[in-house]
Amino acid sequence: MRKTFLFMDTIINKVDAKGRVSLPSDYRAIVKELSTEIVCYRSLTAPCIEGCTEELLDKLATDIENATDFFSETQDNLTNLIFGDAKRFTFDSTGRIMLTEKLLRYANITDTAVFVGKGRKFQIWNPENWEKEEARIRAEVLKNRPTLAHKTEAE
Amino acid sequence: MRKTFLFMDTIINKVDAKGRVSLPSDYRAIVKELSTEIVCYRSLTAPCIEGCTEELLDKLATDIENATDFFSETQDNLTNLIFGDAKRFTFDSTGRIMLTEKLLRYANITDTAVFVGKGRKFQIWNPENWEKEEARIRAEVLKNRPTLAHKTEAE
DNA sequence: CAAAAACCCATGTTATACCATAAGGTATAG
DNA sequence: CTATACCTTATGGTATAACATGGGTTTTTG
Repeated sequence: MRKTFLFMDTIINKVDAKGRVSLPSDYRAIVKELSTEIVCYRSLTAPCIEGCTEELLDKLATDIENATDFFSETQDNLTNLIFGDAKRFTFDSTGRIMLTEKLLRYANITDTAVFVGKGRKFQIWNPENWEKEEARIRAEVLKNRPTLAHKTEAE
Repeated sequence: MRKTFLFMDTIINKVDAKGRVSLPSDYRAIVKELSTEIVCYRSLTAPCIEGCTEELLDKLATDIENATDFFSETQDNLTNLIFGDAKRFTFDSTGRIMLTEKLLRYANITDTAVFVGKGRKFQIWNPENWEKEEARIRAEVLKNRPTLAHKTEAE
């Protein structure tokens, strides 16, 4: 029995004409162990698809309920944006999910997809876009070291 | 057996001459698993129909009882507004519900309806109105990032 | 009796479950 | 140390089931 469940690594898979793509086997193992499902949506901050477990999204729903009022505009806006865009993806017996036109178009993915682990979440990128993005991130981190040590005082 | 039940995704369905519209199959699955019913009412904040499980509405009733006084005007107003408008909708063998004139008119829906998942709730929109609303929300959220991280201190 | 609502059936489309194959990696036996 | 058998994973193709939607019929209701 595992204690930790993290989406990791960078995996390149083919996307067929129907939009089917194999979910990396490590990711599938997590889904199985947690007996949950994969949920994907358009990233709010980058031109890529983002995914996580339904479990995590359920926790988010609860957090939003607790943090904002039932009738608040914030709650309305957030839930519309997040859950309106998210979609459950179950994988078939061979481990594939079928991405939708909307998601593929948004991330500009045609025949190849790059899965990038992000811990509790993961992202799916167009290969060229990911290459550029990774270079950008590395450069930025080198220039301006992140400070995890003082995270409690962080703004 | 699922652990989480979230209304998600954005689905466009036809409304026929009788006012019948297919409830998205994912939504139906939730209703079945929870052995509850769908309840719809006019949104308090937007020109759309809002729906949820009868279960959630029951929880809301409890919340209102706890948050307001039995004889208070607030409780009176809230309960009148919500439960006076809400109505149960059962779906037929093919998964369709029959929306009422009142609801359709309020949301300005004629022949096409857009279901928008909101987690524990969902909304039903006129397609053009939803398109505008989504754009508005995206702009607003991007401009002013929500801060769930510090939710415990949130106003 | 008239209008509406619930029920039933039919159809085209789409997604999903399943099968087969290929490719890569690992362990075991020669 | 190498070759072979086995296992896992990725990928392509296909058949089946599920779904949305249109139309009609019966039952309920006012």
